[in-house]
Amino acid sequence: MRITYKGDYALKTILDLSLHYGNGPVFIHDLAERADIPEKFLEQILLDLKRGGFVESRRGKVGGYLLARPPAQIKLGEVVRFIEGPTEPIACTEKDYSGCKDKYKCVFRGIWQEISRATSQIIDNITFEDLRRKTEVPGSSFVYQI
Amino acid sequence: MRITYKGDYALKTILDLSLHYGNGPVFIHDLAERADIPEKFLEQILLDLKRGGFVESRRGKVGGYLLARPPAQIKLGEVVRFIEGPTEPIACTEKDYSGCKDKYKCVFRGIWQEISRATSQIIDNITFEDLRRKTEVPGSSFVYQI
DNA sequence: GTTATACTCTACTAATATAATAGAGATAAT
DNA sequence: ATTATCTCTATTATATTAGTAGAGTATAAC
Repeated sequence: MRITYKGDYALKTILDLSLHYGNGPVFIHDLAERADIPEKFLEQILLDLKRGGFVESRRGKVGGYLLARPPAQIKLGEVVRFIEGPTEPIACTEKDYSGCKDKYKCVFRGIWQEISRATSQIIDNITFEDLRRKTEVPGSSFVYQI
Repeated sequence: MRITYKGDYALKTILDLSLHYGNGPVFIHDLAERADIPEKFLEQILLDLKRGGFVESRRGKVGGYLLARPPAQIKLGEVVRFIEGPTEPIACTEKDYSGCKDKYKCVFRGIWQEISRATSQIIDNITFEDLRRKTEVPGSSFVYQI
C-alpha cells in the first residue's frame, strides 16, 4: 500500500470535515485553501468520496460538503482502502499478475499477507474521531489551523 | 512501500541464488527461465544487485552470478529497501513533498511511521536462509522447481 | 590467438498511473 | 434573473514502471 497525493488529500479533507461535523456544509474552496490542495483536483476527490458514502453534498449558494456519518464511525482504513486499494504491498494475489507459476506455493506470499495484516491492524483501529481529538490538543495541532 | 515487478524479480533471484549457494555461479539465462523473468530485464536487475553488494559475477564462458554473502546474512528487508526504497507508505517525510505546511504537526505522520515500523519488523526478521529452508520443505515448495 | 559464451553498459520505448487543468452544465438561495 | 456552489466529462503533463535493443568487454576452451 502506498499513500498518493490523492489519498493524502482525501484524508486531510475528511479530517477537516470531522472538525466541522455538526456545523453544516463546508465549501470546497475553504477545504482546498486550508489544506493547500488544488481546488479542481479536490472537486474530483470529493465526488469520489461521495460515491464511496463518506460525504454528502449540498448544491446551490449555501452548498458545500459534510460527513455522511459521525467521525467516530469512519475508520481511517476504510478511506485508505477506498482511495488506494488493498493494503497488500504487491498485486500478486490479483488475477492479472503473471509473475508466479503457482502463487499459492510462493514463499513470499505469506510475508506480503503478514504486512497487509499488520497495516490493517493499525489503520482499522483509528477513527476520525480519534484524529479529531488529537488535532484539538494544543501543541500537537493539525497541519493547518481551522 | 509497494513491491514492483522489479522487486519481485530481485527477491526471487536472490532466493534462487540462495538455493545454489556454494555451488558456483548460475547463468542469468537459467535464473530468468526458472522464475519466468524477461532475461534482458533481469540483466539490469542483477547489475543493480551487484552494485548493492548482494551478488557477485563471473564473466566469460563459465560465468554467472552468485551470492556475495551467505543466505543467512542477507535479510529480506535489505533487498526490499535497496530496490523499492523506504518502507513508509508515503513520501511525506522527504524534502520535495509539498502537501503539508508543517509535517511535524500532522496527525497522520505518526501513523505512517507506525506502519513503516511494523513492516520493518517483519521483513528485517527474515533471512534468505529462512526462505531457503521453507522452500525445501516438500509440499510448500517455491514457485518453481529447481 | 581465435572463438564462443556470458556478463556490461547505455540508450531507447511503450504502457500505465498520477496529478492535475479546463470548461460547460445543473442546482438552489436571494 | 443572478450568483455562488456543486457536477460531470474531457484533456494534458509528468513520472514511473517494465521492458527492449544493441554494441561492447572479459574469460575459458580450443
